[in-house]
Amino acid sequence: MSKSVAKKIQAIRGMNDLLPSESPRWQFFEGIVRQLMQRYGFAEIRTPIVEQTALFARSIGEVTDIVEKEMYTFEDRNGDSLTLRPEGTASCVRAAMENGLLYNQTQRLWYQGPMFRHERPQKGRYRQFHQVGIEAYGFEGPDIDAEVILLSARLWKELGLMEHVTLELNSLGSSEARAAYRDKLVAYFEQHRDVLDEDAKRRLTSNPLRILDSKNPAMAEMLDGAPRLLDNLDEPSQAHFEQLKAMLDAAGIAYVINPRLVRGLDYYSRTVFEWTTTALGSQGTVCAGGRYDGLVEQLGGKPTPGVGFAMGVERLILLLETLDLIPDEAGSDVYLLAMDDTATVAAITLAEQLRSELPWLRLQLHCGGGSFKSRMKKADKSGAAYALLLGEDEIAEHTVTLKALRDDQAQQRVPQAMLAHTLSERLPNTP
RNA sequence: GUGGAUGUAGCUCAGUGGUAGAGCCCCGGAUUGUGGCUCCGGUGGUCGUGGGUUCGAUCCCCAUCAUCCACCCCA
Repeated sequence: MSKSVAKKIQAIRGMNDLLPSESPRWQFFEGIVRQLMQRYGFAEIRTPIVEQTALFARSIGEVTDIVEKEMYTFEDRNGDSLTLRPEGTASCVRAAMENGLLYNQTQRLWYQGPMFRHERPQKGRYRQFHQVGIEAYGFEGPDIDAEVILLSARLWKELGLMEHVTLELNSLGSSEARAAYRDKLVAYFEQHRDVLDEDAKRRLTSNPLRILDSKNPAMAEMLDGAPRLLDNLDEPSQAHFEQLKAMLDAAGIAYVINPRLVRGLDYYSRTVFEWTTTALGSQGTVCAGGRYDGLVEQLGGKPTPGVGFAMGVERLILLLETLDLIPDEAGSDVYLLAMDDTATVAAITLAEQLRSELPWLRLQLHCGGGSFKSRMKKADKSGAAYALLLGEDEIAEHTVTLKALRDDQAQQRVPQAMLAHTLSERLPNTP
């Protein structure tokens, strides 16, 4: 009998088990989401978790942090470079193109699933995390931008989060206008090179717009004086943005214009937005998205406008937990127990009979033996509203003892033939 | 990737240079067929892991892993 010296195998850093105590929260959230998507006419799409590396490199942008240092990339057995998806949009566009969903038509799609980024884990930031996202293809005007934002707003309302989140809004303009603005911005930064920090200097050539996003207080004053993207929009983007704002105003959705809002992925154009909260510490972005009119073409398709967002499920559930907004539900309606082992067969038979008669019933059958007392304890722990007790006497007279566990109703012997009827009357969630 | 804090029972945490304790949980009993409250008893720890200092380390030192916080990044 030697002690095991094998090294304990642990889960990968930043990748978490979802335990039975937490899964009801996820199911609560996912249920509301699924319903909402249907109500807004979005259809679910599921794509593989692994894609060719080039898909992400080309769509997200070669010089973004995600592509530069956060992707889980590995070689397939045949030498192909594959990557665990770091986000959902690229896969979605690829799948839509590949299956002809973009040919001469519009699409409203949503997806849900795990994403992978090799970042330093922290609360609200994990290496495997989950997103729910939507993507709409083929819509040119700002109405779909509004629709997408309104869908997210309704989700916050239904979850009770509306007072805890803020909508930040910006427009990046067309890619041409952005390029022109970029030159202007670089020129401005060059004049203030002495104020730029290391990171900013590096980005001057790679991604100067991201410098605007910096929280370095030493650069705050200089950034305040920088030319503003919103003042340099092209005419059509300007109009698009104004119309979107008017639509949101009409719908009663409050927003804050944030001229520094740039987003970390290169494919965005025109509308960008973020829903943020102050209740989660430094991981405050709970949902983010925007328009990516050039992406489909960039990936080899016909020019097709797109808008979408992605939200972080872990962060939202964390937020709901923090604010105590998740209703707790009992696991079972009824706990059926044989009083001793001689009654087990009768208990199994009765349980199956009830499950056939009442398909909605959540019935847990006691397994694992033990004293009568311990069986009763298990019944109590199960959270069930009622215990059904089956012993020698009940079997002899074809009854079962029905005992309320959560209130003072007197217990009674019910004929087995009447049991389904009685339970239907007693349990509140009867259809 | 950078800086900092923490790691003792399933959970929340005490504790000491001489190899450990509480509460909760779990199991059993007080109650031959009645849970929850109370009382009694019990199981359970190579003190994150690996080195080092020491007669002796859970405690001191180093490394490593994990979690948390900030930066960074982003969902």
